[in-house]
Amino acid sequence: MIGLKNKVTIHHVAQKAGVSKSTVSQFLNGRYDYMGEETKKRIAQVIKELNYQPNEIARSLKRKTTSTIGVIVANILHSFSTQVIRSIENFFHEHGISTIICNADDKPEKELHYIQTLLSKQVDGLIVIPMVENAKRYNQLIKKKYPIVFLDRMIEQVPTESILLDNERAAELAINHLIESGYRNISILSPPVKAGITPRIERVNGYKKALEAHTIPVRQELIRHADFAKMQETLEQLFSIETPPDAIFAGNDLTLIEILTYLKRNNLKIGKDVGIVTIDEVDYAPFFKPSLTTLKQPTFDMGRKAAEILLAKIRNEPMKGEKIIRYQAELIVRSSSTPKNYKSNTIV
Amino acid sequence: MIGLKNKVTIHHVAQKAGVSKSTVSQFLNGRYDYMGEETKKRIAQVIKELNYQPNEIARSLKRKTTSTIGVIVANILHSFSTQVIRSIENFFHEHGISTIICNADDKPEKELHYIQTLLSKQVDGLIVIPMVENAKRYNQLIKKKYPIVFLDRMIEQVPTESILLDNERAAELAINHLIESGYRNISILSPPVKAGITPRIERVNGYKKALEAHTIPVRQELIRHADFAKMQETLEQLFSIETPPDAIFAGNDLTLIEILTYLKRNNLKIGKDVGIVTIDEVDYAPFFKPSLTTLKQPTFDMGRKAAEILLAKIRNEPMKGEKIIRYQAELIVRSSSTPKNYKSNTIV
DNA sequence: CTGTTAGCGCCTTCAG
DNA sequence: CTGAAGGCGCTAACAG
Repeated sequence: MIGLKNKVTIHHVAQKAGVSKSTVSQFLNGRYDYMGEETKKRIAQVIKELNYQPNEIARSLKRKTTSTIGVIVANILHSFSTQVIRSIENFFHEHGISTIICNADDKPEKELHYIQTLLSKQVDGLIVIPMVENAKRYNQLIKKKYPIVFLDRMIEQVPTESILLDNERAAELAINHLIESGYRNISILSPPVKAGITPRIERVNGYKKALEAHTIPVRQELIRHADFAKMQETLEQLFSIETPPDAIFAGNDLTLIEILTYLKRNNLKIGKDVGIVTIDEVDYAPFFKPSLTTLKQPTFDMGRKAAEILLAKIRNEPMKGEKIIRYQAELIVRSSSTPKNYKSNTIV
Repeated sequence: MIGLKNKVTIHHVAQKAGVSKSTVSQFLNGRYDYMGEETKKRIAQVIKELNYQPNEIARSLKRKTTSTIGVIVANILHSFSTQVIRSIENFFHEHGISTIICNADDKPEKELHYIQTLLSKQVDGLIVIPMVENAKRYNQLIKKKYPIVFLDRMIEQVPTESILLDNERAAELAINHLIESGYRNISILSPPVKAGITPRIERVNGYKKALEAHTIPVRQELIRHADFAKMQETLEQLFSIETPPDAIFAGNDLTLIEILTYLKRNNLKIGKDVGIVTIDEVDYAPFFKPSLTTLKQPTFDMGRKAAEILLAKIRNEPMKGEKIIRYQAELIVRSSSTPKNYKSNTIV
């Protein structure tokens, strides 16, 4: 449709420099093993004069490599996604590889669509926060040795490198901390636990394990999942039960927002009426009042690791080690989980 | 390097369907004006069987259009950037166009580098939050009729479509509101005002205008700019002057974080000791304590508008109307700017 | 209605 | 040390 006119190609450069196209090509690719100093200089000169830029598309067609990778996140609204994206983009940029970001919006069809377009664009590999619904497609690709790495979630039926948080351990950390701070009616709230959303499942497991380890009975009514649209309603219910929670473990940053909104609306004091621990370090955690206890995921490392592995796969390096790689969350204790019945009221 | 083996091309499809490549090509491009029903079906069938997917790279080379655009943001850490990106990606996705996101990290060289790679990748157009340093390069492109639209900032010397906030008016709104709430020593704090960063310059202008309109003297010592690394120090100084501020207008979300951190550290009460209004609606504004008065930018609309204009340019549609398009910010009054000396202490 | 032909811009043997 | 030739996968006239 458009296309810059005056597009200068390797042909023009060759002409003006008085050499053949292939010589220029060799120059461009640093293959001046036996090229004359003179020629080299002349070509460099002409390239500058003409402001010539190789057409990557043509190059890609020939080379069968685009120096571009794709990343598909389930939902870009999560801070986890944005952080991990930044880390990935960073890494690949250092390696001269571009990154195309896609947001599947939690919709399997949209995810599939992105897989297709990215492949048709011949991206060299894919990092994805995957949904089980597309397990079949992933397996096809993997069978063809197409480089893919999963992030944040794994799919049982799809045996590919997956970078995950040690979710169970993370939840245990959080719950143990709350128990030790004197909370006993601890609730866990998160978006729906559909099959295949690893973190949510594992976090509930960790939650149960921690309670059991402290011989605190697991009460189903304290384990809640809801779409964001129904979070307020769910919280309403949660606080209407006979023995309402005295602490909540928030499954992620968006859930936390819902909880904080609810608490404020109902004038419940954080860390006093209800203790809070959340997964995902949100930027306002330190100066919120009271400051928020969080489980910080090593998003930077996780993103980087995913990128490193993908690059290795693209380069066809042998994969050593486990396919499932786990990272530990770090508990950052702040005031929202202050010991219950803490004497002082200096909640900062 | 890699490249799926067994790559099935149009050639295979043609063979298996017993037609020629061009027939398949026509089929793919919906040019079946006179194609036999029979043939059509056969081709469709074979495509499915072979799981054939057109190679967009080859297609692009021929068509001279990649169905991909690039967006370069100055700094992706600003919520403005992420929001606007989402809006842009959304729009183009609806139009079957992919988006490559790049983060220039406030570094002109990095921005230039991205311009080059994106162009070499033959993207069909560019949306950018630009830096003056690259004005020359932008002008070269514009001269060649290459589609570019600017967002958030304009560059005087570069006459291209630019989508901006009405920054002056926005700042006036904020300052007027603070004045009407009884604040008199109003400070404005933002990152450095280097040449060419439109919003910061215009916001200071609006700030001054509002004060003058109320015949409140403009005090230079209340107008502060600093790198984030030096924000705390700057705030320190700001509050050490003879008549320290009783209100601060935060230039953006990251600045706000610095301010809130400082206030908490120094145990200053928001909305009581110091009123706060910030530009950029941060997600915690509503449930922060006290809730935060913000100027909400219509990021969704702005991003979409930029995308629409870019698409029009790509399609070579004539540009009508002004090159500079302004959007109004909306003042959302909450508690952080409660009238001074407000009797009740129910600051919510 | 379908096939032939001729590239898009670049890379890569293989001669010279 | 350099050039000619062929082809990556697809499109687009133009013939049949």
